[in-house]
Amino acid sequence: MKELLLADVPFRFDGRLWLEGPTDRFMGVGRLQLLEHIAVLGSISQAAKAMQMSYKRAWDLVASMNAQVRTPLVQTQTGGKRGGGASLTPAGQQVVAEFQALQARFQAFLAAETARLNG
Amino acid sequence: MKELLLADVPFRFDGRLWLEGPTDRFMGVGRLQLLEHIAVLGSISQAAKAMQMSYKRAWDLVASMNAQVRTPLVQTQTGGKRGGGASLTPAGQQVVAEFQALQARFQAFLAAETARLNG
DNA sequence: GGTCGTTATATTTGTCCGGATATAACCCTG
DNA sequence: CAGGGTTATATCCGGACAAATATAACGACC
Repeated sequence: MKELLLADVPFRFDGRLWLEGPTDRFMGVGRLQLLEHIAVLGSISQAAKAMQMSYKRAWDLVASMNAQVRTPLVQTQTGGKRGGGASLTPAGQQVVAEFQALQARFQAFLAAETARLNG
Repeated sequence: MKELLLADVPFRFDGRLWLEGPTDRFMGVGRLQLLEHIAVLGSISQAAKAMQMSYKRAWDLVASMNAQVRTPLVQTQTGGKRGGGASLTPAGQQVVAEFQALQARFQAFLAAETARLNG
């Protein structure tokens, strides 16, 4: 590509990758961030607020993920201390760790391609 | 990941990558396919029909791509033989070739990650 | 037992993108 | 000079998806 074809302003590669289940999506960047926030904040509603995401959407995503695995990624508690809460199960923590690593490898791929583009 | 966490049905990786310009997207899989169809069929409307894409959308995409480069990727002719037509410029052919190669490398990356997932 | 913040869920509202539609301009061909 | 198929462009309309809203249930804690 390069100078001949494109404008002076640099073009940037970008991309997304995700894990697709049999029915709907299982894991992606948005879902990953949601899990990370839940792990830190201990609540679906707090996580949603921190991401300026509607609670409904956040809850739907959690339900979707939990429905696709044997052991849920997020366990919830209604009522009780502080009114309730949510936290990651060991399975959830493992999924987060693995997908974070995958994202890192993908970023490296993207960086390599960007270098090839500009080189 | 693997057997412990996920259902029996295999999950599969999927992803997209694209080239982002300063204002809007410059190149992606959809735009690539559109260019390929234009190259073969010699017409924007024919290409759109072959992809079951509305002519409006196809034309918008072509205009977007042409607006972001010095020399257009697609040259068009209104009126004339067969009422007009469209074809790829050398610049357009080069972009198609390069992005096809990129897509191939990306598919390889995806395959490697899928192997790691199932391995 | 009242309070509180959360999960859980349904329903309504709103917004945005794409498709459909319409029409003009173009120019080779017969 | 009329016809035909395409590019070029504006406008209207609907459906999908997200957000907002509403409400019930829950259970520890004071």
